[in-house]
Formats: sequence, structure tokens, C-alpha cells
Amino acid sequence: MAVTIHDVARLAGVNSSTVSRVINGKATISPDTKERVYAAMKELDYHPNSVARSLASGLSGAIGVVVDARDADAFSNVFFSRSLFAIEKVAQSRGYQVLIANGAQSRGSTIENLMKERKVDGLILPPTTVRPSLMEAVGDFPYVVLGTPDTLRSDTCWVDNNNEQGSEIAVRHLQAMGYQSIAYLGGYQKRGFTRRRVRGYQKQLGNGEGIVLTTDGTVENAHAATLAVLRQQMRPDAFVCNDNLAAFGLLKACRELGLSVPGDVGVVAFDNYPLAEYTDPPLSIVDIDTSLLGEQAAQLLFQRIDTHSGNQQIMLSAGLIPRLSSERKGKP
Amino acid sequence: MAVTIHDVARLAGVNSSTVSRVINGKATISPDTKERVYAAMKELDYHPNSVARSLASGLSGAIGVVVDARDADAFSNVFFSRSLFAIEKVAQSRGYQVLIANGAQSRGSTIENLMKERKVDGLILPPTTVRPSLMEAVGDFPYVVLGTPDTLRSDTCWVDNNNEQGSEIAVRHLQAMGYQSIAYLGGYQKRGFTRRRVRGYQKQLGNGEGIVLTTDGTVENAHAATLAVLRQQMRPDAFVCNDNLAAFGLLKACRELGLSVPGDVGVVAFDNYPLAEYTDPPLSIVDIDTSLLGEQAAQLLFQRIDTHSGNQQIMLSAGLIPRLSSERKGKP
DNA sequence: ACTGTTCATGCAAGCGGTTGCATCACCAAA
DNA sequence: TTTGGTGATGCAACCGCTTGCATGAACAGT
Repeated sequence: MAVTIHDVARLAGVNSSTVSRVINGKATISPDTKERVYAAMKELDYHPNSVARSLASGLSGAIGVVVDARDADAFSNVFFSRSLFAIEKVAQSRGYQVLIANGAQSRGSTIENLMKERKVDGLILPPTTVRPSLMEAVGDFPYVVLGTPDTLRSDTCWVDNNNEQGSEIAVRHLQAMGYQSIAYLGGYQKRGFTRRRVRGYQKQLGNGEGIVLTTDGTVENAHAATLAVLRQQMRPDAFVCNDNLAAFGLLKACRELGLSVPGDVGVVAFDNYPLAEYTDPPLSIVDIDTSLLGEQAAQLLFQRIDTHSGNQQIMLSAGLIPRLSSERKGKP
Repeated sequence: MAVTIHDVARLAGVNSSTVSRVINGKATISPDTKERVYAAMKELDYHPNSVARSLASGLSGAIGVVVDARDADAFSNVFFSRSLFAIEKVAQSRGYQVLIANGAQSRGSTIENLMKERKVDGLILPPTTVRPSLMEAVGDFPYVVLGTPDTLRSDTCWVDNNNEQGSEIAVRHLQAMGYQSIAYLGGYQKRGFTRRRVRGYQKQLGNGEGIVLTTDGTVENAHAATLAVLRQQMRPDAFVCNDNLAAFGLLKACRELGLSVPGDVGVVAFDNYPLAEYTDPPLSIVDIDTSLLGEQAAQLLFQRIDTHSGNQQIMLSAGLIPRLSSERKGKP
């Protein structure tokens, strides 16, 4: 049916193993033969069957990226999507495919199947999936966690940004701009990265200080929570927001109460969504280079696939993008 | 190394072909044998090697989703991400893997390689990739276009939402709310879906009417363009925006000029981004069910994979979600 | 001229499944 | 009993490529 390596070999007058060697370039082949083989391949429009290759070589030629997405919008999360973009880029440059799988909507164990059925040569996992039971099943199969796993083990390989430090620079910035009563808004405390952000916030403020407003992650919730707090006598004059959605809720509450941002209230939010620059006022952001995160994760994964070693933890620093929302207190 | 079907066969005291038949369930096997085989599989923790399976069966067990993404944020595009989510769901229910590939950042022809190297059994393509040259190479390989291809051919299978009708309901709604001079804001005219939206807008207005503001798709551009137009003597009193970003630019311009939205200016935008509900004012939206779009595309693709027939074009209608931004003219 | 290397290539055994055909036991119908 | 059918299973080829080992030619060293 399709053109095979044997057809090429026949046309070039050589053995199929020679053709294979030409394709893979890992043997000495006479220039003359090489040329004939290339000509034959071109003439027949030959494309090697990647499945047969995988079977013979024992490598699937794909890596898997697992997401823990319950609803459709989880995929549009910039963290995931930018990382994915970068991962795909690295994979493509290595001739690898990227396979995505939603860990949340499967019945069985997606991850185990992906590895045990040899569908992928390595995995990029979200921290939520990393539990002892899984780790046992995984064994020394190459994987990298995109984020910090809750159960820290020295043999787990991960890439994350420094959430604690991100909060610290946010708080420091707000303090430098003259804000004195800084609250932390948002996020499920269940999530590891949120806990770390809160910890960084508290650390920077000094012991026991601070107000942490926990929300369920929705804009409404952030709106309601801040509305309540801002009505109090001793209201905070600045907020570090766990994400852009929380900031949106906050901005809305400020508008409703006639509080000016900046001036009355300073705001810094995590994650540089495309729209963050265009809110009213533009949001100051703790920026995380999620592309770089993805790139590093992919590179680390390939290193592990190649060498079955290279156990590393990579922590990237967050940067601050100051915009109007955190301008000096009392200015307008 | 790994457990194979032969190991299972040996333990169960049968031939490997019997084990294969048990796994695939497409032959009569005595209950007794079946049980022994299952027991052996469980005992050895056997997982069939999907690569070997693919080779023997001639099916890769994966579908490919191609994106045309130049920058990292293209992946976070709700259109893409919600569709992808739905596609993955359908694929998973069929035991298929989803492989993503960026058509824009590859050197060679991603699409051709994906099919010719047998990496996928079918493809979901963006309309931008559908050119005659490719179609020839594709032959009768199963694929579905997610969007309307520019070069319409009756044998091309696609799923799209009705962009013309989307504009029409937007205009009709604004008219019903008392707005009289409605402009269309945004979008590269190069993109097919934008052209269709503009066409629908013009059609609903009647011949030759209307103002179309073309932008490069950025918020800045939309901002600048609307700022200029709104300063004119005879300014439009409403806008249909090609996307949420354009609406953001518009809202900013209105704020700066002291125009109230709604009241002075009415706004309806395409695409229901999560934040659209929380802008100031909340945006009225032409809503496209991208999840459904993805689901239909995947189902259609599987139908074609199964039967190599089922040539269809599916067009879904858009709906309107009225919010504050298009409230009655002159109200406040 | 003889032997040891090196280079280029062929041979054939896998990789781990699937599947058409053959086989055999068992049972019903003639 | 003979014949035909049917259900359960084995045999072995095959899917298309990779790779260790064998072979033979060419060449250099002595």
C-alpha cells in the first residue's frame, strides 16, 4: 500500500538496512550509495513509518503533557498555554510530538497508561498529580513536574517559578510606593502555589501581620470579599492579588466605593495576562515567564530521556512590571 | 524487559493470539480461557504496547490538532483552548490520543509529516492551512477543518459557527436598543472569519452603509482608531467589536473622552472571554459555543476515520448575551 | 604476497502485536 | 456411523523499521 523502505531499497539497488542507515545517518555509507538512496526516496515520495520506527527503536517519539483541567477554560489559562507553546517548540526542534491529556476527565489512570503502553517517552506533569502512589508506579520513567510538587522528594525533577519571592517583591514594591496596610487577595489555599505566595507575603510583612482574604477563585467572590473589607473602618490600602481575576473583582469593588486606584488603593496582581495592561487602571504585575518555564521543563525532560539522569530542580525568579495600579499612595 | 503478550500467554497456558483476541474481544473465547488470561494479565501487570498494536493494526490511535500560532498567547485564545478541551474529551472517550502541533513554527510541512509518517489517523486543521497544494497531498486522509476554509470545496469537511449571523444579531440588538450609527471595529481583514463578520454587519445595515474600522488586532490599535473616530462631529453611537481586545481599546477610549457606555455608546463584542463579564461595563457578547464546535469537529473526524465517508459541513449559530454595555441608548 | 584494519553493505532476527487459515473437538442432523 | 457445522484455539506470516553480526573488498603495513 504505502511506500516502504524496501521499495526504496529495491529502486536504489541496495538492501533495506542500507536505506535505514542512510535515513538515520549513523553509519558510514559511501557518498555514491547515499545519493542513489536519496534519489529513490524522493522519486517514490517516501516517508518513513514512524510507528514501525518506534517499535523497532523502542522509543515512541512523543512526550505527554498532562493537564488537570475540570472545565474548558483551564486550557486557556496562560500558565498552561504559554508553557505548552514553549514545550511544543522544544519538542518540535527535537523531532518529537507533543501529546496532551487531561488527567481530570479520565476514568483510569491517564498517566500510568501513557507510560506503560509506551505512548510517550516522557511526561510533563502538573504538581497536583504527583502523589506517592503514582510515583511508585512511575519508577524511573522520565518526567518533569511543572510546578512544585506538594510532596517534596529529592529525586523528583521539577521546574517552577519562585512564588514566595514573587509575593515579596510585590509587597516591597507597594511599601516603597507608600502603602502601609497591604492585604493578600484570593486563591484556594489548597493549591500549593497559592500557599507559597501567601507565605512570601507574610514573610515580607513580618510575623503575624497581614490580612489574607481567601476566595474560591471567582471574580464574584473576590469582589464580594473586597467590598466587605474596604467598607471597614481600618481598611487595607493595598492588595496583592493571587491572579488577574481577583484583581478584576477588586477593581470593581473600588469603583463602586469610589476609591481611586492608585491613590486610595494600590494593586499588584500575579500573572501577566494580555489584558492586564488594559484594565482601568492598568495592572501592576508580578510576572512569571511561563514560556521559559515550559522551555526549561521540556529541556530537562529531554535530558532525562536521553541520559536517564540529570535530576534537577529549577526555580525561576519572578519580576515586577509596575503599571498605574500601584502608583504612589495619595497621589491624585 | 517489559511484559509482553507472550509472557501473559505462557502464564495462562495459551497461545499469544488467544491473548490478543481476549484483549480485543473480537472472537469467541471460552469463558474459562478468558478468565485465565485476565488473571495472568493482572498478575503480570500487563499493558499492551500501543506502538506494536499500531504497527500491526495500521492505526496510530491518535488524532492531530494543528494550530497556527505565531506567539505564545495564541494558545490561550479561548477559541482554540475550549475547542481543544472538547476534542480531547471526545478522543479520550474513544481511546484516542490527541497530539498537538504548531503549523506556524515548523520548518517543513507539519501536516504532511503527521499523515505520511502515520503519526495520526486524522487531523483537525485551522482554515488557514487549507490550500489547494496541501489538499492534493492530503488526498482522502481524514481531516476536518475547524472554521470555514477560504477555498470552498464540496469535498472538504468543516465545522464552523455562523459569523455572518453573529454580526447580524449584534447589529439587530444594538438597533433595538436605539443605536443608530453602528460601526464595526477591528480585525485583520485577511482573516476569513473577520471578513464574514464584516459582511454580516454590512448585510444587516443595508447596502453601502456602515463604517468599518480595520485594526491590526491589538488593543492599542483599537484604542487609537476609536479615539479618532469618536472625536469626529458625526461619531458612531455603537460598535460591534471583532473581539474582546478591540472592545477593551474602545472602552478605554470612551473613558478618556468622557463618553458613557452604555448611553452615549453601545458595545457588543464577539467571543465570550471569562473576563468579558467583569469589564466596566460588562460586555454584551456574541457568543460562540466553541466547546460544541470542537466536539462536533472531533465526532465528525472519527466518523470519517471509521467509515472514510460522511462528508459534511456543520454550521452552528451564534447567540447573544446581552449585558450592560449595550443597554438602551441615552439612558443614564 | 600475506595479514590485519577499516569501510561499506548485506543478512536475518528481532520489536510486540494482529489476523487469515488450519486444526481439532464436539455435537446435531441424516 | 457418517457428514457437516460450529466454536475455540494454535500456527505462522506479517506490519515496516532497526541493528548486531557476518562478509567481502580495498588498502596499508611488513
